[in-house]
Order: sequence, then C-alpha cells, then structure tokens
Amino acid sequence: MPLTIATWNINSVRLRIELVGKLAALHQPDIICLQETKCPDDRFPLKDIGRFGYPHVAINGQKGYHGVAILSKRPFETISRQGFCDMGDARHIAVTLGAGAGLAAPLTIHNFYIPAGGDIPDPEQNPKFRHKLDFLDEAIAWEQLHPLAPGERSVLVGDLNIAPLETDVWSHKQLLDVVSHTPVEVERLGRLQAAGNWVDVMRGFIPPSEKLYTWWSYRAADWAASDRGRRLDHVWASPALAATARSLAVLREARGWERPSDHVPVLATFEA
DNA sequence: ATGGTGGCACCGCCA
Repeated sequence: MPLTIATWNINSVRLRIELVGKLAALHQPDIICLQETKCPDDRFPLKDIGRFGYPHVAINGQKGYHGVAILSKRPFETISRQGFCDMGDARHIAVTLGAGAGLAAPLTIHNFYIPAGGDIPDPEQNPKFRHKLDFLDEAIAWEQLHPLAPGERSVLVGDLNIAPLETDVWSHKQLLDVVSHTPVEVERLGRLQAAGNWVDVMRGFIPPSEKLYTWWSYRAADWAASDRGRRLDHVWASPALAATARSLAVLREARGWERPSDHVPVLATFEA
C-alpha cells in the first residue's frame, strides 16, 4: 500500500489553514508534517484538520514562534518530542505508525524545524547562528546515540534551513557567505545525515545536477521571475525505506497560491 | 548598492 508523506513550512497554521485544506484536497497525503505552526497547542485548528480528513494529530507548539505538527489519516502508536539546546523551543516531534495504521512493519517519522540562524554567519557575533550550530551538534550526537537498527524504516523531514548542494541555491558563489549555505552549516548537515545513515530522497529523484528549490523569499518583487530560491526543506529516509520510494514532488505552484507560505510542500510516496 | 515582505505579539522579534 502506498504511503504519501508531505512536509511543509506553513508559516502560521491558523492563518493558512485553508491552504492545508487545499494541499489535502489536491494530493490526499496520508501524513502532513508542518513546521512554523506559530500556534499554542490549545489553539491548534483540530476541527478544520478533521474536516480535511486527518483525525490523528500530534502537535508540539508554542506561542508566536516555531512549532511542529504531524497530521495523519492513520493512527499513531507513539508520539515523542525531543528538546534541543535547553531553549524550550518546539522544533521536533516524532511519531510511529504500526499495525493499527495498516502497516506490515513499523514506520517512524521525525519532523524537524532547525533554527534559521539569523543574518550574520559568525557564531561569535550572532547568537542565533551559534544556536543553529549548537542545535546541529546536539542532533548529530543524538543520532549517534540512537543508531538505526538494520532494516529499520524511518523518515526525517522538515525545514532544515540549510541548502547543502551548489544546485540547492540560485547562486552558489553569491550565497557562500549567506546563512543557510555557508560551509560550516553544510558540513554539519552532512554529518547529521551521515550519523543517521539517512538517504536524501529528493536527490534520489531529481539529480544533483538540476537546480531544486523549496523556498523563495517574500522580499522579491516577483519570486517566479527572479527565481532566487533555496532548497531548505528535506526528505531523508533510512536505507530500507528509501528503497521503497516511488515518487517525489516539489509543489512549486503552491508558492503562487493566495497568501502563500514562503516554503512549498514536498511530497514523497513510499511503498510502505 | 541597499532594502525589499510577512506573521505574531504587542509597539519589537523572528524569519
């Protein structure tokens, strides 16, 4: 049975709840992982999400900033939330699906919102960049402590706020000193991926020679014409699950929807 | 060459 997982930085789930409905109506993903929900848990729009066909919702939110959630057509067996850097930030949630979800073998989904890191790419001058690097270091250590079992089926998705490849940004040269594409971040993201033995599912379908973006700034006069994007959103899978990947889509057109998020949804389908 | 937009909270912060 195919299982489609979407990841989307929604930039306020309450403001853009009808766009979540649009994604659900158009693509019917089994699972929708959201970041930047900017919503306290007791104000999460559960009724609307139920109306869209997602009765199972795992949330880790806070007032005003950050926040992640997993919406699902199928029930969860477990829900967990990992804190990083002792900041109290809501930046991670994980669920497992099992027999109750109609799966032959369990599947774990990690949903991350890695810190953006501010403007100045210097950890001495900019505490937000320091925090981003520290967050990555902690996540690497956490991966090393929790290695994947052989054959384990897991995905790690989310807004990782780093565009690692030269083709993940509109200009490698011009962005080398811009937070999201600096060598120190890219190196850490690579170590995070290696520590978890994660496979980059997006680049398994779209070769690294091709430009690929999931985010376009709000500040461009015409985002599509200038097309100065970055691939900040990612879908990583364990080797066992990656071997079952069937399709991958970046919904570029969602950047042109009414009152859009600055990120677009990424959808991955597995034969789960 | 600089500033451009957007959301939320609350008149600044974060992206």
